[in-house]
Amino acid sequence: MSLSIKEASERLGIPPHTIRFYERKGLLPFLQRDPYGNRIFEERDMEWINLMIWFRATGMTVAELEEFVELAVQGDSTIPQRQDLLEKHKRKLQERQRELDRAFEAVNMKLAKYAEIQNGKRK
Amino acid sequence: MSLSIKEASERLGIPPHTIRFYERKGLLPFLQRDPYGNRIFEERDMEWINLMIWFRATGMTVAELEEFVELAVQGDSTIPQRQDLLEKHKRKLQERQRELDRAFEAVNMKLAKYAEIQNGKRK
DNA sequence: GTACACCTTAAACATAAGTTTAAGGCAACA
DNA sequence: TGTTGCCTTAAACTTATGTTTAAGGTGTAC
Repeated sequence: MSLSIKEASERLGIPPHTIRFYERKGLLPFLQRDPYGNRIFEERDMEWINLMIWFRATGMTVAELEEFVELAVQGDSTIPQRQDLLEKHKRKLQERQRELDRAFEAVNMKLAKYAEIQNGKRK
Repeated sequence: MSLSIKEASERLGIPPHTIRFYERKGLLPFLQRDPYGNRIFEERDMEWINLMIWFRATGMTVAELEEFVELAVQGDSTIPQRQDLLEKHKRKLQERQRELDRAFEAVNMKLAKYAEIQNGKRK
């Protein structure tokens, strides 16, 4: 039960060209071709691509994902390194969270200032 | 007590070209020039640019800032619109926060899966 | 046998927010 | 007079993540 790129793209929710782009970037090293050169998508490919999409959604860059993929193709022995990568990514997410908190504070301060001006006017 | 672009850039912590870039984008509508065409930075300009930098740091795009500036040059009467802009921005920050939370969950799940594999191996 | 839908690749384009380069002007200093 | 150092503008370049376009191949349906 293998899919064409179009069917795969529909099931994954991303355009065919994005799949090709990911392949060119080295994120999809398992993709096979049929005798005409067309890509064939098996179930395990679909799961892999979904994982890539999922990681992208967490803010991992394509370059970081490529590192990850390179480790993954070497088998389970590289799981510790992959854990490291994920931990590093997690720390980056934490930093983003702190930045976001500071941004909230800044916006709220400015809003408070505006509210003050508006109150002053109403006096 | 007015500053050159270099002095201003040093005090603001951003390169001169970024200041020029912001001016071209319409973020600095008050900048005056000396007889040679050189930009002059007064204290109130410095405060204004700092506000722009501050807003950028909260994730506002330059385009959004331009909207904001256009309102600001029209005076205090546009404060309600500026409040709206900030509220809209705040909602965007909230959305980013939710995304970040989901990203954390995803990364933690993957890490848990790895831990499981490693434990299985140790048995 | 000829449209049609689908596939391929390579390359150009898009967007954001700068950064870097190129070409030239003015002023002070030795 | 010439060398710095700073200033100006315009335009090209950078990075990331795709998207769009161009040019061409293949199989199926009529």
